[in-house]
Amino acid sequence: MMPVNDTKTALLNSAENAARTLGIDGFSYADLAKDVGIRKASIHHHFPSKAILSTALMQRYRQNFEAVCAEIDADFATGGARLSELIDQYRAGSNGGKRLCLCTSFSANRDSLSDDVIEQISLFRAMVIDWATKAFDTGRTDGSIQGVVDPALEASAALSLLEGAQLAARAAGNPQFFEDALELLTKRMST
Amino acid sequence: MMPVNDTKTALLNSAENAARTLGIDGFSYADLAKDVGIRKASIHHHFPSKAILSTALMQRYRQNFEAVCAEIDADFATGGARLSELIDQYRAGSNGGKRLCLCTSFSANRDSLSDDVIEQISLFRAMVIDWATKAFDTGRTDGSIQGVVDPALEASAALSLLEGAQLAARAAGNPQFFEDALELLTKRMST
DNA sequence: GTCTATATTCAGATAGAC
DNA sequence: GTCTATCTGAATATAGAC
Repeated sequence: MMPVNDTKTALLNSAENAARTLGIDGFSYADLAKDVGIRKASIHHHFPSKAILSTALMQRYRQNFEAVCAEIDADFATGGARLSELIDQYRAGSNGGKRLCLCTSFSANRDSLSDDVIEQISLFRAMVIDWATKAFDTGRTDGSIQGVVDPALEASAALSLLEGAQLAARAAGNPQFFEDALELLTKRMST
Repeated sequence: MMPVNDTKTALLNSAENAARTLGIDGFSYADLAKDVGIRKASIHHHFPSKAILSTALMQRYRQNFEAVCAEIDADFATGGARLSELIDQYRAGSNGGKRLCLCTSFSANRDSLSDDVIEQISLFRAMVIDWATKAFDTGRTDGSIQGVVDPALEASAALSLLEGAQLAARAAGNPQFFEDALELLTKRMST
């Protein structure tokens, strides 16, 4: 990753990692300040409240992920290859059982979130399910995914499976839980 | 549910519901005290620390769930019927998108948990996966579940799917997310 | 076993100087 | 934009009377 001399971006990067590792309530402005190297009062200049920070985090995360999905479409032609890339994204995001997808992490602490973040979470899931539905549909047509009957239901199931697998791996601190949960789905894909 | 005149049990019931609805950090001893009708200092007599309370919660939850699984085995003969009952358990536990399985909820806030609770979580997942593996194996033999090749991998995937589906439904406050995610799996079962 | 009272710590947030 | 200093509230936890 590029070195960051933009304080706001540095704060977002630090906060995203903390949120995905510890949860939104698992880090404080004091932690953030120490990590970025400024005083905690200064953070309020960039993000007046933690609710605003959370919304900015989720918004950036969603946009980045949308860009990743578009890039996958550009780089891979078959549905099976695309879905395999999505699984790889979640595998990498899991970081050996130490992190969660930001959407999963936020979903788990729904009570301490503003309505704005809830809305961002819904947009994220809708976006991923929509993208995956198309990938499953493509995979059914080109024969690169076995046994696809209903692409939309496959997409819903795949997203829940990915999120649940990250959660199980993180709880145990063991990436093998992710691999076990994903193996059957992975086996249905060819490139 | 029976009326409770045992303070310790009343505390466990209130805490379990709060933990599954709001997360372990989403409620305080003050909330618990108000709900049960005693002062918060009194709670420390029964559960000296929140870590101890969390461990007791997870232990009781695991034992109860183990008993439920045993009862399912006694009441239903086929693998398909047994798995369908497990899905119903998670559907009911989701409570229309308002709650999570305690294991899922705790997994999401792993950082604020003691090692004892982490251990209990592992035991819970191992127990459910073991039970579901046998159910898938039975379903493969008796023909009540379609397309079973590897019962253990099916069990791992099913648990992650169930937990992820609860999480998605809760994030949106909409039980339909659970139904969408589980529909393909459910369709594979006959009784 | 439950109470009142209090200790301690830490969170998010604000005021105002530089 | 960043700082020091401070406010306010809430959390877990303890001491000791009843």
